[in-house]
Amino acid sequence: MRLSEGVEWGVHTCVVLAWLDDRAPIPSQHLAAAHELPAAYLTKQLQAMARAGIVTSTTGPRGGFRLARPPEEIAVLDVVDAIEGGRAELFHCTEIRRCGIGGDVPASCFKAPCSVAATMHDAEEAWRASLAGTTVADLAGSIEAAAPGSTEHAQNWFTNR
Amino acid sequence: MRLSEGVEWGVHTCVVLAWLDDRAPIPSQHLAAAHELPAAYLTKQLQAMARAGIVTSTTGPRGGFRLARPPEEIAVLDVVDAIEGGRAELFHCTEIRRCGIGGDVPASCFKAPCSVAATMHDAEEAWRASLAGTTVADLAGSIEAAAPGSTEHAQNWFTNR
DNA sequence: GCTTTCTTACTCGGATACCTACTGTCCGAGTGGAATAGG
DNA sequence: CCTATTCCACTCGGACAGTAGGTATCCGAGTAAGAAAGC
Repeated sequence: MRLSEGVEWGVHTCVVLAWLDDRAPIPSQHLAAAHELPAAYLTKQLQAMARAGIVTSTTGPRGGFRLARPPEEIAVLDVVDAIEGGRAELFHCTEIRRCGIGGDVPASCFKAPCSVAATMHDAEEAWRASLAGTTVADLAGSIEAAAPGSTEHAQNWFTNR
Repeated sequence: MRLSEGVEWGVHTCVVLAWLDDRAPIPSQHLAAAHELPAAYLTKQLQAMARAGIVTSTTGPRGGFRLARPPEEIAVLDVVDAIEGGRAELFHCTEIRRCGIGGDVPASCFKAPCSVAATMHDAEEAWRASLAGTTVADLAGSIEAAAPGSTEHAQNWFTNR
């Protein structure tokens, strides 16, 4: 079990779009070239993010993708949920506690949610809370801090296209 | 992306084994019947837990599985790691930051770990920490609290086999 | 009655198919811009 | 010179294969219990 590889692509792509700020839309072809990714497949992830309202798409010449809102308002969790399709659910309870040994037990015993599921759910919420605490703007800033000039370098890179 | 269904089976099975305490080994056939699961496939999960040192297996007549150590010392995280095979890794960084746009950037800029990977890693650690904070004994206790008599019921259920 | 041996049935363990979902690719619909022709 | 029209190249969008990992199953190797025979 592993997150889709598209999640990594989606986050990095959002960071690039954040660096480019208010520029004209960037075609998926260029965004893919920026990380040497298969363009057709990256488009699939961009479409998912468009449906989730993270990016907006423009068709026709000079078209492409841009961020739908300021990068400060885009959490990493949003990207994960968008690409994983709906609310990412690590654990799904199938209520096996009611089967077999639990078959002849009064239904009132199952009124409380399954403890196993609750434990997994709590952990999942901790995971989601952590991802919700970092925005695309945070990432763009920390990368710029670790490698000064990244923003300008990215802007130049896309200009020469 | 979802955790393997075997994780749910493994945790519930450990809870049952905790209820039975120090009994003779329980064959996988009976453990599967306890939750109406396919026996052959549950055996696969039990083998994984045996390799991880969570349960011990005994072959031959009157053989089966039992907990390898007290349920207070078995965290839910241990079961997850065992069944997912090795250390469960939700996110795997492929270092795409070095490709394309990052191709002609001095290597010193990549000395610090990738910020995206670090964010995902932090969230993953929060998830693992939460799972590490609950033991099989905790679960067995909370289920008994929600449905008093579960422990004794389980013991009787396995005795009539 | 006790010990030893043999049989036997029962258990795990790894090797083997199947199926879903992620990965990767392609071609068509739609659109905005630019060139062109007419006023 | 300005405007309206036509054409065209460029973009997204959804539909279509390939593949890896999770799901499910089976049969064989090993073992410990129990019966039986010998002492």
